[in-house]
Amino acid sequence: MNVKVLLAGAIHEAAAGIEALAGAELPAVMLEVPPQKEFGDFATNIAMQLARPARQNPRALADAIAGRLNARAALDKHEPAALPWLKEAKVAGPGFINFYLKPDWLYALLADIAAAGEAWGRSDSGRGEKVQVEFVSANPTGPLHVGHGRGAAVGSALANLMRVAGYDVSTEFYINDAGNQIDCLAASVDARYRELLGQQVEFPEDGYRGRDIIDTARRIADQAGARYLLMDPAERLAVFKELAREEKLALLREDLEAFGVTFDVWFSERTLHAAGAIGDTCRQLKESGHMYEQDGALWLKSTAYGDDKDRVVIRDNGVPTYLAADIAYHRDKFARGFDRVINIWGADHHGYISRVKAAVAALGYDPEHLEVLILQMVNLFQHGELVKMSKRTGQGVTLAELIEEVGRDAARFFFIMRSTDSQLDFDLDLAKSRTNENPVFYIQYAHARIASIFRQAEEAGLTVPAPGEAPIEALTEEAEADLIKKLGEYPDEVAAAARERAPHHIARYAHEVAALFHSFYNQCRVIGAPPDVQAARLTLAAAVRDTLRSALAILGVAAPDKM
RNA sequence: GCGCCUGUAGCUCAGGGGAUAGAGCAACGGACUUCUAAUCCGUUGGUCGCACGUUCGAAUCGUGCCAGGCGCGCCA
Repeated sequence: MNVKVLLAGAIHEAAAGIEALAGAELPAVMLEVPPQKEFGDFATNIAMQLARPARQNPRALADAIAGRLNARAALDKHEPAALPWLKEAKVAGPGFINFYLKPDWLYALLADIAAAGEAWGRSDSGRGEKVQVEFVSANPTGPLHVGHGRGAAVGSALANLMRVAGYDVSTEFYINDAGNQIDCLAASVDARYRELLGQQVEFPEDGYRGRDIIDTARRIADQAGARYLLMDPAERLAVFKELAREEKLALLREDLEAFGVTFDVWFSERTLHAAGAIGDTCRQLKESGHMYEQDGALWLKSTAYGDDKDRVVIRDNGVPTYLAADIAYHRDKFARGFDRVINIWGADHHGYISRVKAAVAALGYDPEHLEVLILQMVNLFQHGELVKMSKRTGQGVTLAELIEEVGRDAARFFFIMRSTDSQLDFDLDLAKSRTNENPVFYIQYAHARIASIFRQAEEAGLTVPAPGEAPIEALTEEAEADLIKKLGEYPDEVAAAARERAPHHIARYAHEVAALFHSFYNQCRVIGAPPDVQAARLTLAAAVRDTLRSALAILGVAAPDKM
């Protein structure tokens, strides 16, 4: 049974029975956990919402609705209309109806949670919607930096979250392995290679000057010596392009895996060019009147769908722009049958949204089905000062360096814990600290404490009751009730966070669960309590452990048994 | 100039039409012969950037202004 659903239904029936509302359309019943405990277990604002259509003041309306519900609560529990779990409905404030439930509902709730185990929180709220989440998609021209780190952490957490909430999620990395940047990579490696072999070279103006390029060139030189100097320069560049692409891609994959991030699909931009998808897409859009030629170039008429200006897709030199490939890519995404496509981009790309949405609309797809989640910028702070450059490389701090510095769990948690709309001030000292000020360790510590309880229970030969067999009525402390209530919110929390594409809610939620657990732990002994209380608390502890594991798994943060 | 994001406690941020605006850190005072003190309990701390409007009700919605970040290529 789900008390919340039953209660919402009963409220709806009660409101529908009010004379002044006869025939009126009732809004969906909003049930929330009130901000303060004195306001009961749940509250609804329905009377305030109905005040206008009913032409009555909200408190009078609330009294009428609460009266009907209290009458049903007073019925013998065998009556069909009885609400046996309801203790009282009270009107408060400007017209809220607060519901106070009998303790039984918490016991039933804990039994549900215990029975679900680590599956607690799963729901079908996403209804199996086929969703693609594309993120990171960094150019394979160098190492990932901290900005990519936020994308990687948030993207993977969002995918995990949506899976738990019942979406059918596929994650994807778009490899920008065509066009200028990759040519530039090849030219940079080429220059470094020739340098290493003693040639006087002019380094390409827009070349990549990172150390990693020299490393790549050195590996080639170590392996092949001067052999490539004999080759035709264009041919050599082509070979270096392949070598560098493979190496950079492997490094990206390695960095991401070390960060707990994997992708279902690695999609190469090149394949779009090779398979003629770009040409096909342009032809299609020209025929449908969404593209036109002017000044020797081919343009997308994106202004027809709200963009500021039309955009070039094929330059006057015949080379497609990045947008051309992106249009073909999005056509491919939707052709693969995704109901919804989510792109996670850095704030520096937000200006690109309107043209891609326009392209999606021009292709005949609903632009609403393309969601672009913008991540604001990341600033690193150390000793209270902004860290601009990496000391080691003189460039932006790489993700690998960050992981080495603060650890994978702290890095992931810190990236995820803020709203994507907010800039992220990443405090390196805080992330590194192994003290109570660090929220990651605080949560992990709660999990480790529970694991420790179970270790000791086992040593003491205590049997942990099977779900459904624990005497959970033995739980009478307020700290226990608070914990059960909080655990009970988890499925809604997951569903809402997924719907809002807001994984930071899960970070916050996990922290709240940990806080209530630590409080409980300091107040209530588990091992050594009277047998039925001990058994019931073991059941509760297991429920907390499983919920924390689930939440941490969404975040991609480890749930250690020992710390 | 235009567009997007942000402005809430000393600091970092939640909350995004409803009740007395929350959390962590910092500051201050307490709790370890007991399952990990990486913990807990308590206290202090707010003109929700400013103004006007919409509403029974605004931190939340609208408009204007101020401040910060990011964009505004036949770059990606």
